[in-house]
Amino acid sequence: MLDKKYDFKKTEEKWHKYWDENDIYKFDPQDNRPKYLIDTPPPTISGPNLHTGHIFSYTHIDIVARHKRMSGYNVFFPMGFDNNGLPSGRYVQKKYNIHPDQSNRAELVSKCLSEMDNIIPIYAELFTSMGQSCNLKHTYSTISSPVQKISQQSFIELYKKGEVTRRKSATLWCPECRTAIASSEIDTITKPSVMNYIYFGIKDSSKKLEVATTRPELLSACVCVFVNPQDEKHKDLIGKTAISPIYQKEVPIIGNDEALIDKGTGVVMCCTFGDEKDMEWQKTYSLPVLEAILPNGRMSELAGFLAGQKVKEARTNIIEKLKEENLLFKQEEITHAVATHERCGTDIEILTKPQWFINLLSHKQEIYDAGLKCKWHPQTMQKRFLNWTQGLKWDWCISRQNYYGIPFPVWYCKNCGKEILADIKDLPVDPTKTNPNKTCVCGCNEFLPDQDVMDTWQTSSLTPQICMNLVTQKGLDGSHLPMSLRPNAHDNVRVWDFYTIAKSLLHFNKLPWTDVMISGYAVDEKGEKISKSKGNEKQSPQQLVALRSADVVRYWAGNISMGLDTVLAEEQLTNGAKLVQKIWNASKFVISFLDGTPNTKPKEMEIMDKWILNELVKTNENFVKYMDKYEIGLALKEVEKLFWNFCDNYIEIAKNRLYKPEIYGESAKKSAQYASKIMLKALLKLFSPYLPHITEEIYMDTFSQENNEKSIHTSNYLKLDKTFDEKLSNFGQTVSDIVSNIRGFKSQNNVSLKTEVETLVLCGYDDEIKLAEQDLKAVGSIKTIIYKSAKEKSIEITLKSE
RNA sequence: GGGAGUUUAGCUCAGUUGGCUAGAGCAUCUGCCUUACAAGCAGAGGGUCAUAGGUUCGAGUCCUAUAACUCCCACCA
Repeated sequence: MLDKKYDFKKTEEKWHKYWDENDIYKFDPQDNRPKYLIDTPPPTISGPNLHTGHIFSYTHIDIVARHKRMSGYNVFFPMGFDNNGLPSGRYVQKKYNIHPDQSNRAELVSKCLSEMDNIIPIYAELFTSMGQSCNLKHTYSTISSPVQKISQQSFIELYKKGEVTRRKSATLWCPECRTAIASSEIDTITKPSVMNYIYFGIKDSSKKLEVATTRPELLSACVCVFVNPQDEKHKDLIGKTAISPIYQKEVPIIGNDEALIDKGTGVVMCCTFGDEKDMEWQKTYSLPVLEAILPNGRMSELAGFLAGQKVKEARTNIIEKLKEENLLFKQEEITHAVATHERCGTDIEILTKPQWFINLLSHKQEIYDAGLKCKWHPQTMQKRFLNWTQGLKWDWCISRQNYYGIPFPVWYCKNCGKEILADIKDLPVDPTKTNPNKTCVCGCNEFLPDQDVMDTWQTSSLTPQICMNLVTQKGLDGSHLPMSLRPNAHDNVRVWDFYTIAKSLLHFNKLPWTDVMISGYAVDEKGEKISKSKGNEKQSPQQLVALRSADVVRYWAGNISMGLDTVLAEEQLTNGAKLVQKIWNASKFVISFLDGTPNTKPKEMEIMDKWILNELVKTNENFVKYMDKYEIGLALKEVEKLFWNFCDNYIEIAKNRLYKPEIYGESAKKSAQYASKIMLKALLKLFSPYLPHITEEIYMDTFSQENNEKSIHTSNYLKLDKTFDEKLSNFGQTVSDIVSNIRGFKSQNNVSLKTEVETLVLCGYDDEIKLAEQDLKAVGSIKTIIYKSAKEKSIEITLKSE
């Protein structure tokens, strides 16, 4: 028997312990049911705190996992932690006061690993308290040895395939972090700037050439000037030579359609490299490559008097100098878009340094096609992916000049410079700590280690292999691909999803997964993403769960439209709390009449009992339909609708037969007992992916003995062999409407609902309505029902006079 | 500039391949202690479905245009 009040604290803790001790959610690879494999996103470890966004999206995944488990799948729901990135490195560096330096890489890695012993329990505790059914006993961290091994192996195999190469080419560079970065790490920000109109000279002419530029500090790297061949004002200059101000360098004047006549002065100066357009032009015209900016963000010797100055400083100074020499004739304040590093906000420069690149541009079409083949939920997210893929302009630069991360398993021969790769059997290696166990083909025995580390996505893009390795120990293996599901938020479509698809194609020529589920953000009342840095979180997720219960928070997280942002509102949490309480109360009622319930369907069933079971069939159909589309919120609404219908209409009707078999008959009671039991069982199961604790509590208390089940969560949904009967459904609706009419009448007359109705006259109803006469009389406290034929339906109610 | 999304009741949002009088919860108002539940129950009011056209027997839903807000991409002369 259930207690009068539902104590969520006691109950939730009890089941967490039970689920853990009994390995309820264990994935058994030998189990031969169809597998459902989830490529869970490992949360980034940037400190010991989690935020509400975590529990929001991870609950979506858990709801899907639980649903698939109860639909007969063998569900693989792993968990990992991403600590192979700058945020983790910075956190540990700060905490242990380790100087960021190449030589401290190993120390930092080992501290990061040991720090996981402090942090994983905090994350695990929150996930556990939320009722997450992922495996928290056996997790991975992305900086750990097995993962380093997989990541380095991926690098070596792609190298062997010729898909990764080291080349000195233009690279997006953050002067602040002093590392190369990938285009996905760029934020384009609109900033105020100044357009400077300056004079170039023209060789063998006294005329001046007016050029507009926002980056005068790059003048020393100016390699040519473009004008439009259609430009009446300038076309005659094509083929002549311009002379740059201050530096007095001679550069060719070239005609190019892309130089727009009405933009700026119509004359473009091309430098190496002011922007991506400059890069393109450098390639097209084989222009010389000049380096005006050094990796430390300061000007090079090339810049002459500006050498050693920072870019912005240099800009100010060269403008002064141009003014002094009367070479600057106009300045205009403008706003323009600037590429900045998303992590530090620093303006990006384009430099030429040797870097490792994974080929993407040559595989653009394959990646695009893979994006088409994946099922995206919601569907519209596919366009984001395709849009990004189509606009791709860079190969993937995977080397980072950072001190923390997974090193490249590469040395360079001191003599001939040849790249020497580690043997796969020796992985993971840190080339700064060990030497290759071979000699170079040139006979040289001395090597220089590669000093860089790999981009964190080079590793994260391998999570389908990394998480399966927890079970199979097969390392970089693709035999389980495609997995079933990649869940993540929409910000990761062009990053993590993109790189994972690319990697999976390069290695295995397979899709990494068949379906992608994209969650929105948890946002505050103003619509802003809830995050630590914004400080708009009213309470920690731990506090939220302690205060409102895991089931209630899960209800909030599950009651969504997939892909849309959701406001964290008190009101939604209150609704969840009311639902939980109502489930408890309704269950208490049904369970109190369980004794003597027939095990099999009685031959004679009352029509309203048949009706509610028929409604269940419809709900079940819709539930599955929405779940198949990963619309967990719409599926939940279907269940809720049925549940309230069950409580407000069905129970009110059935309770009379349950309480008073001496009046309504024993078989009418049995019929109600059977129907309400099936309904409760089915509803608990349908609610259980969302509200795993209260449903487990009731189910285990009431139904588990029947089939000797260990948990509602390892049971299957009820199989309903019936098909939906629309006529029966309409009949029930008609009865509900009559009941509603009577209630309304009493309400308007300010009398209690139990007030007796002397006569109820039903005009124009089908004869069939008489089948429900007994239930109608009971629920409405009606003495006599009179049936009249009429063209239109109407109802007359006469209350009993005093 | 390109792409995507959103716009439905005071608020937060559902509304599937076009189909009965456009729904839910909250809020508001009225009534009711009814052998599960007063943190409850019953009932009522509240909408020109952003705007303007169009297709159709029929449009919240499809088409065209416009507006506002949000996101992604591009935009550094």
